[in-house]
Amino acid sequence: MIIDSSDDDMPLVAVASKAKAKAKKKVKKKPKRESFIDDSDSDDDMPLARLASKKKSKKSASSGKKVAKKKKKVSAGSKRKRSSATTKKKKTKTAGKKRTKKETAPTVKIQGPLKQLEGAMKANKWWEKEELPSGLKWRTLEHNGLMFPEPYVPHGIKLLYDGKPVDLNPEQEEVATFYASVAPDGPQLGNKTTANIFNKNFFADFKKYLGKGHVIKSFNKCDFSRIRAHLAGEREAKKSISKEEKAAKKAEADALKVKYSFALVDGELQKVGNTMVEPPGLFRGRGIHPKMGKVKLRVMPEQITLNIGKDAAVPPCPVPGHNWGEIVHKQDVTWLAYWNENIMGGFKYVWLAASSGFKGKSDRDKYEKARKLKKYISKIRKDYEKRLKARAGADRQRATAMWVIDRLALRAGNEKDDDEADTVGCCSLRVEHIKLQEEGHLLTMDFLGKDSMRHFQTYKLEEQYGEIGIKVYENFKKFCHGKKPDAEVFDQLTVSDLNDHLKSLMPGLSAKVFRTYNASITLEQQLPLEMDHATPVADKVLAYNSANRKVAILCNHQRTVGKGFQDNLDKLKADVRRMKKQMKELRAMLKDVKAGKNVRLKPEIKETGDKAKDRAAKKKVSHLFARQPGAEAIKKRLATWKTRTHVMEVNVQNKDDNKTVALGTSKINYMDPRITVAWAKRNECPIEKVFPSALRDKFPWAMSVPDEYRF
DNA sequence: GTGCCGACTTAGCATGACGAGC
DNA sequence: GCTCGTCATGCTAAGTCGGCAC
Repeated sequence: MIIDSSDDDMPLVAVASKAKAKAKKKVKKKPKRESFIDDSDSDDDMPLARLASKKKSKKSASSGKKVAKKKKKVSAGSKRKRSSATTKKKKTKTAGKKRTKKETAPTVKIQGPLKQLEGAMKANKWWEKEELPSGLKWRTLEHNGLMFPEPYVPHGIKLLYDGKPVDLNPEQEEVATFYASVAPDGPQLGNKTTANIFNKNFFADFKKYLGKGHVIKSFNKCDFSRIRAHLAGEREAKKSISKEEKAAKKAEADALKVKYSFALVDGELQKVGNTMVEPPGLFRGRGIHPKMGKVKLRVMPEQITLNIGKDAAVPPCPVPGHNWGEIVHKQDVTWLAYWNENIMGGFKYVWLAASSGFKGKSDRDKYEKARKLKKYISKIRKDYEKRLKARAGADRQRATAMWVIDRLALRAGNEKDDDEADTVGCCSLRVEHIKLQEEGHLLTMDFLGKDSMRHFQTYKLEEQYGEIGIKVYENFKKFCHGKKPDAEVFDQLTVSDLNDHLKSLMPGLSAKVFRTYNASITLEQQLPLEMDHATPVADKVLAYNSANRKVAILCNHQRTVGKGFQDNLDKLKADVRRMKKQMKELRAMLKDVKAGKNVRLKPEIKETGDKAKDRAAKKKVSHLFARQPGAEAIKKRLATWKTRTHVMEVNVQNKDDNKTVALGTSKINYMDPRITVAWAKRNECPIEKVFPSALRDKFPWAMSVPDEYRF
């Protein structure tokens, strides 16, 4: 057992190195053992609440203080109503008092094993270590396999067929329940075209479960409403359970998960990305996917191949009476397990998490390759600009496609099969996706890209790109001339041809590198180099988001606007208007007070019982005073209002600008994180304002970059 | 040369956690 | 302590691309 309960009080770094040392020792001395995170006698299988209490008892003295402190806080709260001034005094006194280590310790949240191990994992600075020989991804690999979803438990709620209840066996009922769990107004059933495909595919599969001669013959006579209502009831019941129950359930789930959440790679603890096999259900392909609605089958352990070190113990299969399909020791890959899925006939893998060394190294390499492209880019541009006029059609097509990928940031666009959604990228563009307008040499692209997201843009080729733009326009005209709408624009070019050529210009170059390069260079160019140090943090974040947004627009990263979005935005805008009006009144009040006049006092708001109404009424007079104020008090309030209004205005603008643009995708995948870190350091912008914790964990290798770093 | 396989990255959406405001 | 809205995370679909077999 590598990590046991005796490590509880050890600093996390020490836990990690102890784990590492033990791992090495074990691998050498006793290669075969049960499990590297053994849950047999450790705290791992103990509910977190119990674990916490165990820890608490160890620190009973300090815990006692914590409870006492909490009680004190509560009583202080009740006193506040009577005398806020006294409470304030007490507060200041406590704040001013120097706290000892012992006193502060109880306020630290007790971490469950999951968090503890995550902390230990962060101690691994892979980027400071020697790299493995090319092609070798790991030397030793240990993990505990993966979890399986719970078997189906029948609910017995009847499906109605032609108005009459029908008996279904558990397997049939499960499939019917898959259908009932699909939202009627969601992306699959909420649209007539997709609903038709979805229902047709579902029913074809459902019939296979029903078998020949079953009473259910037509989809239109099936009524899933009772099962749907049952599921809604279950959701409600889940929502209404107490906070304690919820916490206990989560703790239980976490305790179970912790065993599968970590792997030991070359003796280092690493987080696993997906710990559970995908549950069965109905395939929810995006856009108009020909296979949407088909039944995604339950995956059994026999279908799983585990990848694990030769000397590592094979983890026991968690499903009683079953066993793993195959055990392999492939050191040239980074996956821990895979299985075949039945919809597209592809593979599903278990990988390490984004914060792992595997992913981190690969990320760093990706950005380094994009940086390398910066050195080659002028040579590459010269190459394709020259070839835009090439005699050979294939050459000219390749040059035009390179221009599109470089300047318009389109994806490569591999060919797709008929059983996939009809989406395209550069090389698979069809004549029907292109519109040309002679005046101004306008090029309009209108097609569905990855995830069936619409790419709809008009490019002013002459205005934006001059002579080269005109040449590109002429080429598109030529490539589309005389072709049918469904013909390919670049009919003499494949993604392979394109990438082969790119490799001849720069080692390792492929089409996707241009997106990383352009996203990173755009971010760097759009960010203000140095900002005035007095600039409020909110403004710095706004500047960052504005640059991020330009990148997201370039890459066509979209998101759908939520249902209540516009209403919320309108409310916020109304709030800003109210604050401005109140500031105007405060200025007038200041004038009056200086002239010795009395001002309007805060009226008493009678509660109507309508919370929203009462809240609005209170907000309306929130700037007023309970007693006649002095000039200083008004000035102070004016200053507060000014700051608050500014922050609100910045927020509103930010929200409005970002409503249809997904900023996260480019942050996670395209923009070199070192640009962000260096900018944040230069401009004293707290990194957590632009990189949430998941990104800080994903890019630990980028965090120590000097502030003068340039992409 | 072509098509397919396998391994990996990139992507949006649903859901749950969290915190602000009252 | 409650409600509501936002944000972070998990999930899994959908891309890219190198390599291999034929």
